Amino acid sequence: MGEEACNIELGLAIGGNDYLRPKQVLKEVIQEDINTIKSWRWKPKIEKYEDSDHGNEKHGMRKKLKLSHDQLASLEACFRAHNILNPAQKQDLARELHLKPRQVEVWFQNRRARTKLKKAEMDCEFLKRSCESLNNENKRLKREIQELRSGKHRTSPFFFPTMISAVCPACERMKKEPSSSSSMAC
DNA sequence: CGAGGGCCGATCCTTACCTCA
DNA sequence: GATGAGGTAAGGATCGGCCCT
Repeated sequence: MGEEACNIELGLAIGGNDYLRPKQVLKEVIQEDINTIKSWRWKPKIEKYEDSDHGNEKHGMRKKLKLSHDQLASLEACFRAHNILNPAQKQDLARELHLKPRQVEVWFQNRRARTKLKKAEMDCEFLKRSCESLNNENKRLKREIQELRSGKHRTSPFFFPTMISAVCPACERMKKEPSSSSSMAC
């Protein structure tokens, strides 16, 4: 990691307000003399730990990579083409993006998982709306039945007694054959 | 049948951003 | 208005289990 990245992490050389000074870094340096702080160079935590693909880093600081815009664009494009990579594709993509194959693999795993989650959320939302709409329709039809039964619409040109007898009094559903056994529940 | 590798779901953890006092 | 604490979302990384070869 270069000096620029270090400065960005510290919040020292900021062009805009894209980055904030991390609290933990601030805590570490708060006791320092201001001159020391100015000359201090942030040592990336990543470099303090063994570079391992699968190592358990629970007892150390877990490194977190921030993928660049270009890397993300390539990964996205590749994901759209095929959301599961074969080993050769993984190797090629990793080499092209200067990432480890494991990182590419993890990115695809997370991408698949989060795509699936997103889809599930959208499906859920759609079903909720459908359910809500059906409930409203159900209420409306029940009201209509009630009104028809109470005779409110006897003067209406849309009133047909056979329609009432076609509705089961028990479950309030339309009977399959309204003409036969009209007084019985289905 | 056991080993190895890949995928998935759950979870951890860092980072960036937002809100509020 | 500036600042710091706390909350939250996003997303990279890890773990354990399952399945397949």
